[in-house]
Amino acid sequence: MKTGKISRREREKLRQRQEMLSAALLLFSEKGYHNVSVQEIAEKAEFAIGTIYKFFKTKEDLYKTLVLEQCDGFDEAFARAINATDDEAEKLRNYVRTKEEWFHSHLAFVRLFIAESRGASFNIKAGLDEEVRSRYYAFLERLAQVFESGMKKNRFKRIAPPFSMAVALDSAVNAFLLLWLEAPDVHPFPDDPDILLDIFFKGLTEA
Amino acid sequence: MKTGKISRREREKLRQRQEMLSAALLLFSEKGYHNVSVQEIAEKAEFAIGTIYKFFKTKEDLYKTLVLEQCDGFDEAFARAINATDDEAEKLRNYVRTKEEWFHSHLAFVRLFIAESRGASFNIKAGLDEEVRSRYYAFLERLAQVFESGMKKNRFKRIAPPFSMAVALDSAVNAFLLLWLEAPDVHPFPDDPDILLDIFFKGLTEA
Amino acid sequence: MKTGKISRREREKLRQRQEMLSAALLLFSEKGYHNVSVQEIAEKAEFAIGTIYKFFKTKEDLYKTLVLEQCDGFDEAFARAINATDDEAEKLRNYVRTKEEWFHSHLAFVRLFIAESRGASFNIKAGLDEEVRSRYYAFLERLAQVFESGMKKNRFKRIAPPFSMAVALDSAVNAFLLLWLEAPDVHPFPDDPDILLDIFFKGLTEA
Amino acid sequence: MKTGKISRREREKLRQRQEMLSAALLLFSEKGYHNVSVQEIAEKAEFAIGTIYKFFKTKEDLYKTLVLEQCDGFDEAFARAINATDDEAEKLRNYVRTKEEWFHSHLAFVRLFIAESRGASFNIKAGLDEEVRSRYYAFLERLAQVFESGMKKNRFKRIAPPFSMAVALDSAVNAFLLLWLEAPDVHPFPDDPDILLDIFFKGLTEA
DNA sequence: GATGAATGAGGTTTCATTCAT
DNA sequence: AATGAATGAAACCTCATTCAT
Repeated sequence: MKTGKISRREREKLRQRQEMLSAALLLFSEKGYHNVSVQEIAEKAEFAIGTIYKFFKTKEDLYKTLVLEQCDGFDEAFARAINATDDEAEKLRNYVRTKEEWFHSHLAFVRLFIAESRGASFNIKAGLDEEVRSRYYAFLERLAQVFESGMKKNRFKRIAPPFSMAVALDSAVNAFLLLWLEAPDVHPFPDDPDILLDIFFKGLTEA
Repeated sequence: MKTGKISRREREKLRQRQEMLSAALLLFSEKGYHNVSVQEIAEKAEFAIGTIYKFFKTKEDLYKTLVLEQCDGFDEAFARAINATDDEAEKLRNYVRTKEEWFHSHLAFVRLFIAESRGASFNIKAGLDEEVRSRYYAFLERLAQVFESGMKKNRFKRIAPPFSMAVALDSAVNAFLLLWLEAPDVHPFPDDPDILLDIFFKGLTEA
Repeated sequence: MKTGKISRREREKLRQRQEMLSAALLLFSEKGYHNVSVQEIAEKAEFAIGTIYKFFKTKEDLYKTLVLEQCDGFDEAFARAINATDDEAEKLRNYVRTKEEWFHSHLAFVRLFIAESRGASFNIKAGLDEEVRSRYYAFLERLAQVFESGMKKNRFKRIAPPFSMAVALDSAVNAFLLLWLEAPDVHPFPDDPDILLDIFFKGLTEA
Repeated sequence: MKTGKISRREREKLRQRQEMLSAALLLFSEKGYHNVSVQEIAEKAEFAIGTIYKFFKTKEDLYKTLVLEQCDGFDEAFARAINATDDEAEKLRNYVRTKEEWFHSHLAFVRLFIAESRGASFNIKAGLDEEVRSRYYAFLERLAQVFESGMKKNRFKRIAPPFSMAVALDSAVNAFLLLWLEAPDVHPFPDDPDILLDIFFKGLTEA
């Protein structure tokens, strides 16, 4: 059957593509974009250089594809986490748990993502920066809406604008995950998301 | 007088060194480490390439020196902010103000610092990473001590370990400063540090 | 019938071959040998690369075949022009007319031919050069014989060796055709071949 | 003296530049632009690749510089030839002699020039083409003025427009020189320019 | 027989570093 | 002491050709 054949070929293509992206991800996350040569990626992925260039127009294109595909994955996971419940506090707990799980299972990418979303982006030329940044803002907005919704229902106090709360929470979660990433033993990530959320839920001073 | 002559020479040397570092900082912050050539730095600093190499062993050495010197500057400013008062809440306010001022007056460096302290450090080879990271931990520890001290005096509630509070606060401050950096009009940094600190001082849920 | 089948197949083959050569001619004449990839030719001719290589051993082989086939075409047209009459002056007029017509109808090839016959042949590796060059000499000899014959019959003065006359005439005709090719409006090719031939027929100085 | 030093250095630079251009000219004329690598040029000129690129921005830049410098040389020689006398016939003789001498002493370049001025220019990207072509037209115009002037003084018959005469003469001279270039023994270039000019001076048919 | 995915040598160009002046 | 010309390794990318399907 013809469709079968085509499908097999296309599956094979996809597999190859994934192998290239995986090899690249590992290398990029270990050494950084500029310290990895396409030659190296080709060797790790066990393809010839030319084959890499059949799949990706330039080294930059390969990199961008890599980053954006991983972003897609995170966005999906986040959406599932947020939509799994109607309770805002629970949404936030899900978000913390999801982010943690995602970090654990995408360690290699996390370093790249942090670099990208955090201003190290001048490493790569403009295009990606813009795209990743705008995706990150979109993510923050969605997180802010959880706060907004909770405030509207008077489940949360309106101690700061929802967007600010989202920024503060996400940056803190990132920071804790990075600490854990760097020294899992010294800085274990709390099993119970509330331990982290309490920093925001419970006031430091106000009785 | 001999010492005078030597001293003048050394002062002159220091001035040259600073000019090289300044030129490098501007270029690195604009284009990133890998997109700046030593040639370019030499031209901007108005020295010959060879002269640059008299002061710094390699391009990397120049970069590391640059980063660590700026870190020194920040550490000093932070120490002054913390020591200016005995009141822990006021110490935190001073810290926020100082960090903001420092961001504003060291914009060029901030991008590099963020990149370095946030995991983008793989851009440069190992050494610096380690050093900057350990300085950052030292800084976090000092910030944590402010929380610790406040908790001991019962001025702060013990909602989370002091170190965690420091991590959460600093990452949030960084995040807000970055937002401001990227879009000053959309995300102005609050004049009053309390507006930001309230996120931590006042609880979101607990009455 | 077997021969029929084979013949049909062979006709089909020839057609495919022509399509490849046509596509290649267009591309080569537009962009030059080195700026056209076999991939491109295959796409334009709507064949797979492998099929191209079934017909031609290398890219160079394809190119040479292309050039020599077009040369054949010109040689035939030239022979017809020369043999159409016994009058030497008329033979020359026919040659001019034929060359003009051939230029017009083989524009794409003309640029290649000019390049080849004029010393640009180092663009391609040795072999072709030799072949085209010797064909060109053969052509010049045939043209020279027209002069020779005309001189023998005292229809032409013997102002220069017949071969020299042939060289001068053909190079001038080429030059005018090139001028026309580059700027048809500024340098129209004369409708009447005598206008051009007069340069050779009528002396510039001798009363 | 300072100027002396600078002058020496600059002389040295010029010498190096000339060596690069000479090496490139030889290689290009032997193998064609596309069959010569910058590596090869560097080796022949006995410089490192990087040094070549200090003098010329790209391979193409090197090529264009090479061609245009040689054109300058020819233009000067031609101007001298034309201005050396007031007699139009003598001007033409001088032109033929000069062109011959120039061919002999610039053999390597001649092949490139012919290629460039004759339509093989698609080998190199647009820019040079245009420039060389327009210089060639300028040259033809100057040659045409010799005919024009001779016709005005009734030293020449007006058998064709001056520009056409210039085109015919120059292309014929080129053709003869090329013949000589390809096979000096079979096609010696006439010592006396009149032998060639007679083709144009004396009519083939008109008594 | 036809296909086109895969190959990898080889092209151009950059740039950190050295060292003779 | 200061210079900056010279170096050449190594980067990215293309494309003629092969060969398994």
